[in-house]
Parts: sequence; C-alpha cells; structure tokens
Amino acid sequence: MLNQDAHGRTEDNCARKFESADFDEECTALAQYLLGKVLVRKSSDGQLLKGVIVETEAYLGGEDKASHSYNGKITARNRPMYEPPGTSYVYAIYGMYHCMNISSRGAGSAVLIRALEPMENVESMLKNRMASARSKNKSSEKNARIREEDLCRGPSKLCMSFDITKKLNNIFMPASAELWVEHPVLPSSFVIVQCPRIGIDKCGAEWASKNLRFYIFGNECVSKRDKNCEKLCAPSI
DNA sequence: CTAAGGATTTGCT
DNA sequence: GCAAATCCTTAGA
Repeated sequence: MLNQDAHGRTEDNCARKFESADFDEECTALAQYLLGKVLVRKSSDGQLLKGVIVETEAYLGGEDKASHSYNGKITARNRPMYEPPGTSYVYAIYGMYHCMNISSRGAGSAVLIRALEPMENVESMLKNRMASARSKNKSSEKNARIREEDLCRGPSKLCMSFDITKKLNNIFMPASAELWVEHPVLPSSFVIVQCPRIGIDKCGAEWASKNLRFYIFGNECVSKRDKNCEKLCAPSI
C-alpha cells in the first residue's frame, strides 16, 4: 500500500483500502468481516460510488453442494473462485442479471455480496438502475422513484446500481483502480444475524440449511430478514 | 404482507 | 436443451 499514515489512512480518501492480507481469511470469517466495510466502484465518469456491505453469503467450495465449485469442479465460469483471496467473481444469472463475489482463503471458496447501504453518489446509482431497467424493458415509471434503501437491496440490484458486469470479473481488487473494498472512516458496532442462504433449496437440505448467510441486524437495506434467526442472534432486542 | 409466473442469457450436460 | 446464488409485476389475504 502506498501513501498511508500511521493509522493506515490514505491521503485522498482517509480510508484504508483492503489489501491481500485483509481478504486472506477463511470464507465464513471473511463473510462476517466484510459486514460494515465499504465497497467502492469507480464509474466511467470518474465518480466513486460507495456503499456499506450489509449482507453476505459464504460459498465454501469442496463439500458445499450449493457452491459453483462443489466437489472441486473448475470451469471457465468459476475459475476466479480459485484465484487468490480478493479476486472478484462476477457471473450472469437468470439471463439478465449479475452476482458479485469475492474469493477468500481456500480453493474454490468465495463470499457473495448480497446487499449494500448506499453511501456516496447515490444519484449515479439511481441513474445506473434506471438505465438497466430500460435495457430490460422494465417499467421506468416506477423505477424513477426507487427508494434509496432499495437501490442495492439484493445481489443483482447492487450490480445494476454499481454498474458491475462481467467486465469486472476476475479482478484482483487490492490492485484495482475500478473496484475495491475499504475500511470505514468511522467504524460502527452492530449485531450479526446468521441464517440459511437464499435461493439454494435444490442442493439438498443439509447444505441449504447451514447458517452461511450473514447480515447486519436492523439494517433497512438487507434483502430478506429471517425473524426466527434474529430471535437467536439478537434475543435482547 | 406472501405467492406465483414471466423475462431471458449463459454455462454446462 | 435445461436449470439457474434474481427481479418485477400482479393478484389476493
């Protein structure tokens, strides 16, 4: 890292950027560590889009039947999951959407970013969402009034708002000037809810039921609450 | 609030 | 060919 002061802050944005060592954690640990951190996307016009990561999922590879890298399978698509920790894995899903992951320690493991709380340059995110809706022939009338907390409330929504496409696949984020993660300038404390992952029922009950989804309790930008797990994780609230 | 069905590209069998 | 780590719309409780 260049140009950091004693507190790890860089000159221009006063926030420490994630380097290789920050990403080099076991998958479930990284999924939780990323909560409260800031995803940054430098848009084509030079603006910095920023959002706080509020919801993640761990995909372990190997035994994890829900993972694209189940059983150590390597394909053209999932190869970034085997790249060094901090490598982006962006793939297309359901024909029209994208999901973004970050590889972690361990072969074939990665963290899915499921939701962000918009932080800086929200207007640009809204513009990206509307442009994306138009290209998909969605009703632009209603999309013109998307609530701020709904902009990045889901894995594909955040990709639309941040203009994350396959161009940003397989990028080593510690060395990227387009897409990276940084520490918040003012860290906050929060309760983490652990619960089963979303949309993976067909892989079998054993892996579908594991608590590999993590989110910040009470945050309005989380895509789907699990109230049963909230009782266990935040009983006093 | 929950539920169901359609949109539509991509990767893999 | 088929199923997919989703989203949006509409219908109904």
